[in-house]
Amino acid sequence: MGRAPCCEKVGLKKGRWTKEEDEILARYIKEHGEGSWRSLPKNAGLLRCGKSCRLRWINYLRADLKRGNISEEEEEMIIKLHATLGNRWSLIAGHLPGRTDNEIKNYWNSHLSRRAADFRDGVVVNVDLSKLPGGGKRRGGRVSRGVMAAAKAGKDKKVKEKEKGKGKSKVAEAEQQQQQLKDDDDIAVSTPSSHSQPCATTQSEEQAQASASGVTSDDGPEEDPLALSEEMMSALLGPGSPKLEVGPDRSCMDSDSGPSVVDSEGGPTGDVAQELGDKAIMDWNLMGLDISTADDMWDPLVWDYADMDVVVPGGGHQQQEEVMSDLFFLDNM
DNA sequence: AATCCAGCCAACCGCTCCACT
DNA sequence: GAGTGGAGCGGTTGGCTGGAT
Repeated sequence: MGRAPCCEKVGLKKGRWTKEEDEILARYIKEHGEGSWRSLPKNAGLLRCGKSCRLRWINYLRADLKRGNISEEEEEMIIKLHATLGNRWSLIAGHLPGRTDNEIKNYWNSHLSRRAADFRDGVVVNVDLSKLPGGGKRRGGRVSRGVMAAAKAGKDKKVKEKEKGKGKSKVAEAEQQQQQLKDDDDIAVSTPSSHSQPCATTQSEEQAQASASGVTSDDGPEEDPLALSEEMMSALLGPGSPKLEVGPDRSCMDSDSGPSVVDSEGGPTGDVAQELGDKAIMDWNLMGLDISTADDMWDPLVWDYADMDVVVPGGGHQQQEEVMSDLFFLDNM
């Protein structure tokens, strides 16, 4: 059974907003507040879809929006956040005050993805989360209102405490489930394809989205992906956080133009993980992260390569069991 | 001056999730 | 528990703009 369209399209205006429409919308929201987008156009006297009104307000009319070019600091932040979160633009935007997901998405697509494509010293390590329960299905959607509200209200710490209190995160649990289900070849280690897919985007984006779906699974108390991200972000972006670096032997060349960590069969297999384990030491020190003291926090990010050593700060190696995130090693971005 | 082309960005669209009944 | 509406997310599109030819 198909759903009715979000609004009656007939007679509604599309395309660019006029100054008058902006004024009407801004005035209405100023008087009545945000929300009830579906009924807003009618109440405000706008011949627009509610979704269109919402988008216009969020991306353009909101008072707290930052205008102007993305600064270098913001750009670096976007790069790092994208390396961790993938194409979860709303989450990324949540860490960049005054910037919208749409703006960041556009900026990435127009500026950074191309730079990333030119990048030749990185390597992408992907995990095929599409094979997870529910993996690969998620497109769009949202995190729970409670989560977002908590995040917006700066309640991340509380949520995190809650997480700690109950031990292993739901994400990790989902991954564990997934771990049971998946086969060896679920692990994909890839260089960027020779197509338009740049290093820093890659198929992992889909996977990142799939991973996002795990974050909001519906049993038990909710995890807060944003709160979790805050922890990651503070480690990634906090004072003294180093630039992500790349191992000496890594390559990010197109499959037809240079070395690749994809195996000769052309497909990611368990052998690839073995190969990676042999060739690559993923040095977490490079990210300035103290995994050994933050296992709880890093559950969603730990590795899935049985053969891969993760260098633990302070020396030694740690074998990780799960992978949640694709990793993108950046150099000289 | 005219045309072409690539890049940028605002807006649209389809999908998904959550809350409510 | 199922159905439905509201809302939010990410991917994609299309028009505008500026530079190149």
